[in-house]
Amino acid sequence: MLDGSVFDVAEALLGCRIATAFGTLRTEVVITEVEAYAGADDPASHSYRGRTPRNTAMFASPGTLYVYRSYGIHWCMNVVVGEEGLPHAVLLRGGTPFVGSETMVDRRGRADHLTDGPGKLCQALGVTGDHDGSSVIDGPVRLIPGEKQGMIARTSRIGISVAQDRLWRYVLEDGL
DNA sequence: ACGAGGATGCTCT
DNA sequence: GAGCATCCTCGTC
Repeated sequence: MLDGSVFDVAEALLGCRIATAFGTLRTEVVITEVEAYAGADDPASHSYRGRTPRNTAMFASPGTLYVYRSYGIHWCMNVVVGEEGLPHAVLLRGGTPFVGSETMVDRRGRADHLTDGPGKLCQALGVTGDHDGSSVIDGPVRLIPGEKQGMIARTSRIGISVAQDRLWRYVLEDGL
């Protein structure tokens, strides 16, 4: 599933879940918002100019987690996609709390806006740079396949200043 | 609901 | 030394 094109995989990840379990604290989120980053073909990608110390995990096998620090403060996570050595990845931007929302409230320090942004998502799930390079198949941060329900909207990606014409953000419109 | 502005520190030029 | 794949708070409407 993770070895397809980054665009197909981005769409397929909607409705799947991300789960963590640290000690007795278990949290799980249904993925509802993602962005595709297409490596050397994508000026907005961290791997556009090739390999660096930071983006090394992007060059590993599909299913590897790429976690980076954003604006000096937050962590953001991607799932590496496509054949090994091709630095394509899907940024997980948001979701819906599914398991352990009390733990998420605790980690976030507030009761609202738990997982509606890439930095918030990582904070709520307890994902940090320690998890960079781990596997979402058998590592501490797991991807659980799921079926999406609802319509998919496509928009340009958030927070970037280049390649705005590419509609590589995918959002699951929830009819709730 | 929405927008402006500041915090913050790593990464690469 | 500039530029961020962001978030929060505090203004307005």
